[in-house]
Amino acid sequence: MTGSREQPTAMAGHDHPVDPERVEHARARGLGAEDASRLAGTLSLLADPIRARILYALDLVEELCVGDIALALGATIDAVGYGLRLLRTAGLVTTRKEGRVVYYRLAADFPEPLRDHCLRRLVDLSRSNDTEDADGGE
Amino acid sequence: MTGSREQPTAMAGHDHPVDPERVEHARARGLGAEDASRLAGTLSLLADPIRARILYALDLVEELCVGDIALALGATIDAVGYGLRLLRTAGLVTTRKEGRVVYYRLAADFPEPLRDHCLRRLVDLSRSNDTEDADGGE
DNA sequence: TGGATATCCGTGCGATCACACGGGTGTCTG
DNA sequence: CAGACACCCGTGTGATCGCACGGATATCCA
Repeated sequence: MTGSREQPTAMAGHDHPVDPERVEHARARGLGAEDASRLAGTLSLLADPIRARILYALDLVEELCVGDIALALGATIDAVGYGLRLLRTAGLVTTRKEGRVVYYRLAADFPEPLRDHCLRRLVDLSRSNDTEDADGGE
Repeated sequence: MTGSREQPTAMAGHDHPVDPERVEHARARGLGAEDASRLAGTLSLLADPIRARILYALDLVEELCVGDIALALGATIDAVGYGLRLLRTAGLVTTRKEGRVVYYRLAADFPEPLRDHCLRRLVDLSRSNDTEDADGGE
């Protein structure tokens, strides 16, 4: 075995890469496993209907308390509370407590690209996609 | 109007919205549950280390076969095969079969914003984040 | 002070996910 | 034609996720 730095559980047969050049290129410039995990972690926070809607709403109206978010979304307090718990833990939202009410807003250092690209533009993608739907929302 | 077609299991106490104005605004312009689900579905395809790396690699080198992707990523064929299965099912990648080799590439109608914003820019976000680590790479 | 409110926290459970494993198909090679 | 390949597919399993439930805490009101 000599100095094999790769995983044991990894490969299977497949001696020759079919296209060594591209493989090398992809390997060198590709996304590292570590970076990919960080990216995936971040994206999975947006990859949930409730959390996406919470963030979108906060981007829209600046500040909301838990109960109001649940109202605006038509979701249970529990579901919203759970979503906020994760977002808060991840540092994507911050809280301001006023009396017994806790107001949430997007964190000051909320990743701009995330807000701009994912919250705003991708939403359009999802929206234009629908063929019908009669939710005449105002 | 009339919004009382909402769930029974939904709300709890909380009679008055604390900030009726914002709630209304968020409700009216906010992300619909349906759109949010579509968005979440799309994003969750990117929200996985292996799938993100596969897509990133394909964006980089145009075309690769399964075995080569596994090689470039240092992952098992199974893991890559599973990832490709989902991406293919979702229509994000297309295949070209040549002999016994199956080449994958990003679908022609791969959502541009997804490719540009998520694959390219968010990656920078993840990358610039690391403070140390001297993996000269290559 | 007692009770209602707004929210947080820990736990349990059903659903889903990522992936290994075993088996099957079409293709190339000797 | 037999065997090695490159890959696909279905299934089983451990891990994680989303969220309801129950209880705790701090605040406001009477």
